[in-house]
Amino acid sequence: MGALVRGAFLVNAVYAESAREYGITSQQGQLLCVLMAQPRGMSELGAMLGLAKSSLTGLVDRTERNGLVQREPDPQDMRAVRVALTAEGRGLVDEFYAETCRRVERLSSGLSPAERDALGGLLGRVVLDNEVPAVFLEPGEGAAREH
Amino acid sequence: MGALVRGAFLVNAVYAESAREYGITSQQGQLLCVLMAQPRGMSELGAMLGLAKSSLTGLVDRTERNGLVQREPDPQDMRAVRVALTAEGRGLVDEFYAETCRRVERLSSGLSPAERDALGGLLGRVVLDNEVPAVFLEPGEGAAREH
DNA sequence: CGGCGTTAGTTCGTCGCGCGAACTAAGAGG
DNA sequence: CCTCTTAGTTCGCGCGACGAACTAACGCCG
Repeated sequence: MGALVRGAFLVNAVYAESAREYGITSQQGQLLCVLMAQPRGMSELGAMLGLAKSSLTGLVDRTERNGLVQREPDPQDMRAVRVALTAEGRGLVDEFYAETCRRVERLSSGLSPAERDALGGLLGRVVLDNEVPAVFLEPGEGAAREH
Repeated sequence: MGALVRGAFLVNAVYAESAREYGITSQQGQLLCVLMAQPRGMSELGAMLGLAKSSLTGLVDRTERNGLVQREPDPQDMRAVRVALTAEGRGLVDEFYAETCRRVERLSSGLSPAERDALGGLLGRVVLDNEVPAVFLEPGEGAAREH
């Protein structure tokens, strides 16, 4: 039990520190990671990140102010907005994502490849079993299954 | 990799939700958990939780306002303070801790006992391997944290 | 003893984050 | 049309984290 909780805090600390070094907060990091695949509407982002829409406005505001994302009008719906990475945001998130993966991977460097596979498999099942409520995608999303 | 990060977010979400239901924030929950074993000084808490001392003042202020901890003068050192659980705080943290463990345990209910042991063992080793910097205790004991 | 650097905590101002409630504006549907 | 719903924003609140500046007690060295 303790190991699960402690592991969570450990990974979180690594994630947060990595973000800090790239000049963003971990929330902004998550936003950028979600946008890696494609632009999204505000409501959609709120659902994916588990945030109220009013929280989203502020998060996107700050990230936009940093030049990493931009709001684009949705041609299909005049009141909707598509949030997309800027060129700068794309460059940053690519690096941030890779670097964070590297660091998390490094956490398990004390394990043999077989052990690492076992850990990934078990954890993957735990995540899948509990993904019932809100799917909250992290760095990858698509990179979920295997590598 | 993804599994590690997603697992971390999952456990975190469970922890935060449990805290919320007990009327505290997850930071206050961590503070209370650290104080379960014994009272601590402010600086000591700062080191354990990885917070600047000015952050600690506020956190203890708010938790004290909620009646869960209290500042006691340190008989040995007139400028120091010992932060201790109140009776109310003790009751709450005992329940919060048990309930949170229960919930985290429930996350792995899809695993066989043997698999759960394996997961715990692997994760335990990962945590131990990375406990280099500051130990910051969670519900139970220690976890790691950077810088 | 007296002076002085160290350590423990607090205060202050700033920023990020998350929320609900109230609001505007644009689709959708009878 | 007129209404209902949906998409987002605004506003005000409180929590959380930080660094810089400050106060007060400690301790040491001469």
